[in-house]
Amino acid sequence: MSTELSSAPARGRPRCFNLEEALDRSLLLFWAKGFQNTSLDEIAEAVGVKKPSLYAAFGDKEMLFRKVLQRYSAKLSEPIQALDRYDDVREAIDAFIELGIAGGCSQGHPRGCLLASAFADSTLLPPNLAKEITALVNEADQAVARRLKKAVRDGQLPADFDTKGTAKFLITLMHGIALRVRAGESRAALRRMKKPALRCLQ
Amino acid sequence: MSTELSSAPARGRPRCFNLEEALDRSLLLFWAKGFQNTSLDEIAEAVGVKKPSLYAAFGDKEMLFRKVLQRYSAKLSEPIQALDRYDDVREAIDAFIELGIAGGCSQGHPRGCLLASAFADSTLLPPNLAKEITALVNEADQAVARRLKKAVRDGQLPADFDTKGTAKFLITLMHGIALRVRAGESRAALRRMKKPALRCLQ
DNA sequence: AGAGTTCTGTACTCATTAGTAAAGAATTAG
DNA sequence: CTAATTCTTTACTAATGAGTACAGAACTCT
Repeated sequence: MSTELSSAPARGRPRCFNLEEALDRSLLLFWAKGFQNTSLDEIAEAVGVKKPSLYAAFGDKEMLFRKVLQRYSAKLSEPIQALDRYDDVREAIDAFIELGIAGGCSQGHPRGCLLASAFADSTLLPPNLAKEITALVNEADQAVARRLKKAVRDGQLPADFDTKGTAKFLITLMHGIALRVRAGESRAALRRMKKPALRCLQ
Repeated sequence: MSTELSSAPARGRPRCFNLEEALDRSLLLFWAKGFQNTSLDEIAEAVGVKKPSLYAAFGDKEMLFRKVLQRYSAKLSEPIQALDRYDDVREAIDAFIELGIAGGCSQGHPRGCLLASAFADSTLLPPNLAKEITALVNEADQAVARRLKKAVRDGQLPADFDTKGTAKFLITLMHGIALRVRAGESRAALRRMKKPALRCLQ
């Protein structure tokens, strides 16, 4: 609808900035400071344009954040993708947690998880944003639940295993971990939680 | 230093509001909307005085929030106190989690946990506030660790049990739970996480 | 070249909010 | 009663931030 793909010849004055790049810079700011504490003035400066250009390109602040959230989902999917990279469910969940910790701690972007932070104050955000955030969290729950169900089918977990409850447990734990990552806790300290966490698979 | 205890005869015009009550009302607002999103105008209105009275009584917004945090610690200590109410460590941790969930969901105050929410955006708060919040989180870690150490001494957990790591794991999980509570998840849904969580004790 | 289109920057509006100055009200000490 | 003290209110300041009106710039099409 608005991505650079538009192979249309482009009438009128061409946009002087790249939409994807603008989203990336917005992402870094929203990630670092959250929705409320990031101003469009800041974003405009980071992108190198004036506010009206942003409004023209993205609508309002809420819509911009939405697009940023979508964009973030891609990065976020790394731990989720790892779930399917291992036949053994214990290895899979181990990798899931490990990548979650590592991703939140790595250089080149703010610490923590944009989604977890957004979820933390979703009650303070515009309702539609809150709904979208909740939906993303539910998706994460379900992705983990699917992997656990597969493990039940594979006989790696007992038939009466509570896959939904355990999936929710794991995502919830990751949210808590994301807060600690953001607060500056060391990767080593965070890794110590893996062993107790993994016992949820018996 | 400033509580109502001051049995001094009281010179000058008497304060027309109760400090403790003002802190309680501030607590409810900060709890519901966080530090940044609660304005002193709102608080003043809720307390029934004008802003300068608050400034005179509490200093600035940061100091007020600090006192509110201290006050909140009292309520928060309920799950912590439950830790020592049971001889069996599994019962104790079960009660700890249960009270954490129930406390965050109960009526008469905002959902979730003020401390967990504050911790979530501690990086956005004034540094001294962030330190205080981190300190409170560490205290919680340690309280749980102490209980687990006792369980090791009692022979309820193996000698090589990672009490610190598991304590951190439990508090981290509770933070995640607090976010879900705040977001409106049902008590029943949250309880389903208890079983997987309790497996951390083998 | 001229018309139509689309983007860009300047320069606002309007609302919110942390914090304060200063004058007045209520109380006690002498 | 008077002075000293402490609180309360009115009425600001100064900063910030979301969103917009409008005029001008850059481009395409004919």
